[in-house]
Amino acid sequence: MDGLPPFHQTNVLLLKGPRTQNPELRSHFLSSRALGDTDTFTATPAYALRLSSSGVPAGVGGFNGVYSLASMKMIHAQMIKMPGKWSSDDHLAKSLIRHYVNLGDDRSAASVLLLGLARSNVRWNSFSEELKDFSQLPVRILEVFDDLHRKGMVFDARIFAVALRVCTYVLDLWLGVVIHACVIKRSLDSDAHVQRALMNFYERCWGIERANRVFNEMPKREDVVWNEAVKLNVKHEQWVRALELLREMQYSCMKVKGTTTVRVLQACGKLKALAQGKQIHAHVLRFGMESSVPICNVLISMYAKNGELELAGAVFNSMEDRNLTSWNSIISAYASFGFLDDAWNHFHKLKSSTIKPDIVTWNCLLSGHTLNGSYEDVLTILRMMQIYGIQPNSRSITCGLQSVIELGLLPHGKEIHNYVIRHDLDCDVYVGTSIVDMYAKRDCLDIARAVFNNLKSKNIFAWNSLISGYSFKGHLQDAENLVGQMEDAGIKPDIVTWNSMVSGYSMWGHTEKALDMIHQIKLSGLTPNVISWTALISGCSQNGKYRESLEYFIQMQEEGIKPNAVTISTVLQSCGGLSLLQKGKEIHCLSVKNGMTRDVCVATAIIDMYNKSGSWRSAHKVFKRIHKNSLASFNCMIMGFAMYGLGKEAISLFHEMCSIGITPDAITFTAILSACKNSGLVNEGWEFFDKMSRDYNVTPKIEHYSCMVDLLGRAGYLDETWDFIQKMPLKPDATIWGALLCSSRIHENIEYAEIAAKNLYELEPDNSANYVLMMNLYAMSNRWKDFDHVKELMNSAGLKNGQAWSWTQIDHTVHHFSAGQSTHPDCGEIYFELYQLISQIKKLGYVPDVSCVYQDIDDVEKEKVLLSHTEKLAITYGLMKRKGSAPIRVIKNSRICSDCHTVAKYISMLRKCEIIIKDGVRFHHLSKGNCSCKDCW
DNA sequence: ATTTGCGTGC
Repeated sequence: MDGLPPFHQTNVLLLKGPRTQNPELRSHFLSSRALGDTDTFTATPAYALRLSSSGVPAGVGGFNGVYSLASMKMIHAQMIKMPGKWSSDDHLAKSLIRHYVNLGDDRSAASVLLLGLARSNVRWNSFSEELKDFSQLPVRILEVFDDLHRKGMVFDARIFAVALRVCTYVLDLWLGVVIHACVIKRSLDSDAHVQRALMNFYERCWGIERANRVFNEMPKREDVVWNEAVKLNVKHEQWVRALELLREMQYSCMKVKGTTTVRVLQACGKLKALAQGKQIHAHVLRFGMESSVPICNVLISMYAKNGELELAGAVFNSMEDRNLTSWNSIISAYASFGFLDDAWNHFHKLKSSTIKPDIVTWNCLLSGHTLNGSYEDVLTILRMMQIYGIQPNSRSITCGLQSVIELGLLPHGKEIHNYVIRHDLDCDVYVGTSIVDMYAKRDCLDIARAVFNNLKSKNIFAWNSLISGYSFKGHLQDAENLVGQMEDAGIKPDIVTWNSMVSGYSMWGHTEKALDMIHQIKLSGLTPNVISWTALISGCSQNGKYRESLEYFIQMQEEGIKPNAVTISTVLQSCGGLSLLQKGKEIHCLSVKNGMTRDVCVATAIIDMYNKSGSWRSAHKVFKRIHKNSLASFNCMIMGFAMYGLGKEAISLFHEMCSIGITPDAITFTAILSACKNSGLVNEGWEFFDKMSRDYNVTPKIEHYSCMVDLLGRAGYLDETWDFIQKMPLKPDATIWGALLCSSRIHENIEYAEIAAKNLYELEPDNSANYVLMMNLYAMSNRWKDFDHVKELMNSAGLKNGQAWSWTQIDHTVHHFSAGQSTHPDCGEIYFELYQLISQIKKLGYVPDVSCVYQDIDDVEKEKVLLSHTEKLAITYGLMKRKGSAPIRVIKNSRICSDCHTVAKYISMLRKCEIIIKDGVRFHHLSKGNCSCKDCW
């Protein structure tokens, strides 16, 4: 038989019949040699039948009609007699199956599959095409199996294995278990085929855990089964289990397949199991597998995911052959760790080679830039891709959308949305969710909702994005309704859903409701986390409820939740808001202890806290200690100097900032103009105001104009101020008129004051300060009739003169002094001390400034009124209780009066102490008889 | 066999 075409091949030709269009094959079939074959196998009746009945040439085209079921069965019987000849050939089996099915005999087709597969090395998966066409085949196979089983046929392990494969295919959960029982009964469960089939059956039908259990219970497990177990565990992302299996395999010197090595290295990447990964790398080298490109590729990825970029690079450099995946792996490694230059270098090297970058290459670059926060570059790369003719896919688009969200570029976002629709990417879950998120974050709630409604699969991310959008905008009822709809849709709100709600309620001032939500989270079986608490704390802080925010901060820690950098920044803001220097210091310590001071936001918040708590020196110390100061920290420190009237320092810091390459923004200019304003630096102020739009392309906003009005007005240039207001391109708001009113009062210009006041009464009718300023001005000018008129106006608006108060902190207690109230327990002693101080400073030249009292009373009475000013009481108490040389810190809710200011200066000289007063607008740092404000406020 | 693996809350 040697040298002749094998029998089974000839049969394939026969069975395939008319489909054999290949002329060469036809001629082969018709050749004398082929005919010679038939002589050898005359025992094949159908073959003989066909040849004899049709004559050779005619028969070629007419197979279909010629074959009867009977002749098919005869051929089949012939084949079974010679199992060795066709056992490893699935083409023949496939032809046989097709013919049986075409002839309407599914059962025979099924038995060919069952028995044929069992006797051959043919893999079940290679029949998937046939199964697609004949969907009833698997069930028939199981019927045949069952039938033969009942008839008492003794199956071998292979038949059970095939039956299990079929059970897996049709997801017949129970038959598979029954077969498993039979297999155990017949002690066939140590067969490798059966074991693999069992693993696959349990994995598909009962889950990976059950599969692992069955694996553990197997008597003797061959290497292939171990490899299979690793494969399935990696598929189910059971990384730990996969690694355990491999460890045991290595321990018992089993053969680890290349594919298994690849899969386990993937596990090491995901798990960040560097030691394991290195060990497998050693294994790879020991068995000489380092020439395998896929193994090296996955090694690069594994090292990259473990942050070992040098090792990743070393593997890449050691490779003799590289494919596109190798390049993608190394580019991804560098890009994802922010080594963008290295990533681009490799990208260019790749481009100059013969291999072409693909979408994955570009996506690696995109996600690297996205992670690195280089959002503008992401958009540039997307444009480059289009130039190179690479169509961005869903993953590229998600990077693009994220960048657009961060940059706040809604038009670009809409452009991407358009692209998404045109390229049918909107069915991608990630893309869809990102688009919803983008519109929700850019205040386009209606569009967000429309996109959301069109999503094919609405996952929790999409729901949360939308809910967060509504909640953020203050549409809290809509947000609550959405949570209800989400539950109706069968999605349980998670901690993020709740946090969005906590944050919305808290941010919009409903802090009790937000706290209530925190309790609801507990009731729903979840635990409020640091973000939930921070949402509550931050909402309080933003709404000026600083005390509450600090209380919740304590409560959070009592519940065992550790604050993070955001929490710390937020509570530092609250401390600053209350000027609680002690508490602020405590939190500063806490952040140092937890290594959070490296966080830019925390560092900036610390600076801000010290500035607002009256300790610009501490702020400056922290500022100088930061290695890489950001725009925000510079802005903060410049603003700090501004608040203390340290104009020159502010200006020099501005120049320092520019010299190290940080570009000032609108906030910087607000800060620097405030600094000029608080130090009376008119020329410098003008210079900066001109410079901001000319040199830095920052268009002045209302707050910048307001600073200028304040600066010019207070310096006494009232006509210029008026002129400036007339010429400004923006409609003057309350801050502008307020600044004009203040300046007019200082310089006793009733004309401008009245214009300003008239506007203010309209713009902010409820602000009593405007009425009071006007009354003061009339009192100063002895225009008591006008005084009474404003008073009436104020009364009829239902307003009262705001309560003036001051406070100072001694140890951990805040001592509060309110105007007209003598409620402090040490009140008598304080007045006694104050009288003594006043008589002592009078000897140094102090003269009470009775012009500060706007009441129609005589000077002796006025002097008494001056003594009751709350800041004097607070300063006196501070002096009485102070320890060592610590400065006395007083916080006051309204502007300090000129008499108190003078008194404080004298006291600082008399008692050689520092006094720091925070009034309604700024700080006064008094020492040795001088004030940091240089008497300009 | 191998590479990108993304999206929600402070």
